[in-house]
Amino acid sequence: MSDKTFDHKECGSCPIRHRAVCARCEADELEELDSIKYYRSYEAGQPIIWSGDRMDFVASVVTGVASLSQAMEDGRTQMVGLLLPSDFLGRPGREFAPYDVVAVSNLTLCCFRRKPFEQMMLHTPHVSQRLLEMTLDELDAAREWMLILGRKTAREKIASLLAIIARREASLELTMAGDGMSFELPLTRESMADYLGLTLETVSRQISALKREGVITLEGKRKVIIPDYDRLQIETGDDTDGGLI
Amino acid sequence: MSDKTFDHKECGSCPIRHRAVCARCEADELEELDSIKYYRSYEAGQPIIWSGDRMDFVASVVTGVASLSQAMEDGRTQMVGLLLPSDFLGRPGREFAPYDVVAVSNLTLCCFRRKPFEQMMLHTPHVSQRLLEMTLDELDAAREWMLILGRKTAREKIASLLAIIARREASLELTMAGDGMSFELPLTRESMADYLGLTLETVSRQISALKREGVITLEGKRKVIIPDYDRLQIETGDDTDGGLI
DNA sequence: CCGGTGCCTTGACCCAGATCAAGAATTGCG
DNA sequence: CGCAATTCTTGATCTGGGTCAAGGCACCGG
Repeated sequence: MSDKTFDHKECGSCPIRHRAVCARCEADELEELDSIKYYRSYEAGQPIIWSGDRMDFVASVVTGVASLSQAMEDGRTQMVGLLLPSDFLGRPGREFAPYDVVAVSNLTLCCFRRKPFEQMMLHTPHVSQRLLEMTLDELDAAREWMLILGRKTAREKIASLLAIIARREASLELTMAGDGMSFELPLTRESMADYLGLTLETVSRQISALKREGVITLEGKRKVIIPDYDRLQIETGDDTDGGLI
Repeated sequence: MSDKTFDHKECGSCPIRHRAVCARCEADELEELDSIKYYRSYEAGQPIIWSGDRMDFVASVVTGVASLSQAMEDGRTQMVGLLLPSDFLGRPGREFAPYDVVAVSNLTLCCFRRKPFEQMMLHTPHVSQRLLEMTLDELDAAREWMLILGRKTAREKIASLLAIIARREASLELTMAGDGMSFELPLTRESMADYLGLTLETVSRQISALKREGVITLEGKRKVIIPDYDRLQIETGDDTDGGLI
């Protein structure tokens, strides 16, 4: 999404300082992390890791979006994770990657060498506590996603995805005016299909339908405007309470 | 599955002592846990918690099977977690349950009062380290499940579920002879359908088809015999490597 | 200016799995 | 023992979304 390079490579000015795995670290702990960290950038569409590759690092997403996905031999693909800024990539103690990781947009990672990071986890509860919290959140997200995959119709799936992205945008940037929030879709039709367990044709048809019926408005192919969030929420099939945040 | 009551209520003789959240605890830590724990039993089919209920405890499954599921207002239901012995129920720091929890078979929980458990986590890294490990494993399982829900055919879904259960049985009890493993299905056709995002009719038909073709054998409706695990594995659509454990 | 390449849309047709419906098998209880 | 109540199986039919195919649109490099 944002192409602006992140060049202030010290934690103090890091945009994800207070949400990432290092959120709870004190100055001395940050210093220790600093000594094992390095940055890497990827362009939109580039692969980061293939399933089965050795992984000698773990990382935080600083800017951009990455996807985790699983592929079957015959080519069927299911996205199983979407990593946004501050999300964590990799698993301490794991040597080989179980998923394909791809940069969906231009991406910057803050990487930590795995071995020293694992060492640090043993004596730095602030890191492992925060990682536990983040992992529990991801598990909740995965479970919400399972309901979408297993039981929702194509239309509900699309509406759910748009609502999820809209909510995240709203919680980060404050693009949200009382009426009408809008955002740039970070995903292609094909990635949305992989996310939702659909084909790209079905994604396209359902987006057209939602547009035709005025649930959303498009500006170009990627910019989405939600004139009435509650209306969209109804289309997701979820409880109507809204449940903000 | 097993109805035998668990009556030796001290950790030393606990059947899940070395796999549960307390696996890494020392004697003194066990003692602390002991002071905040109590057992509860449920009969097969009984609800344990409804989504939205206040939860004043977290727990380990000692014996039996429980399910986590999400329901939509119109009745569609998706199972999002299956808790087996040693699995952990609840989330430290969370006051209200986000899922319905049901005892699938007769069930015994080792419950910990939530507040003191949270306190303990702050100064007992052994507990939080183990919980992190378990949560990461659950996240991996959820992601494997997402591939099943999003991209597999009904037949592949059934084969995958049977393979998952067979593998777990094999890793616990050693019912596995070189040729032919067998187990009692802990789930009804309807629960399997909720697990896999299918209808119970489709589950029944696909099980019949696998039986007709000799991939599995049934003894009654619940006892399943797998004469050739590799054959079953092929039907799952996954890589043929097998990947034991 | 033109052809190429991604990405997206739309139409026509088809099929896996849902839905509707009717029993069969098993269990439990008065 | 008979008669519910569950749970499961099987058949007939319908349909949402997949598949196949044909363009449209925007951007790029030559």
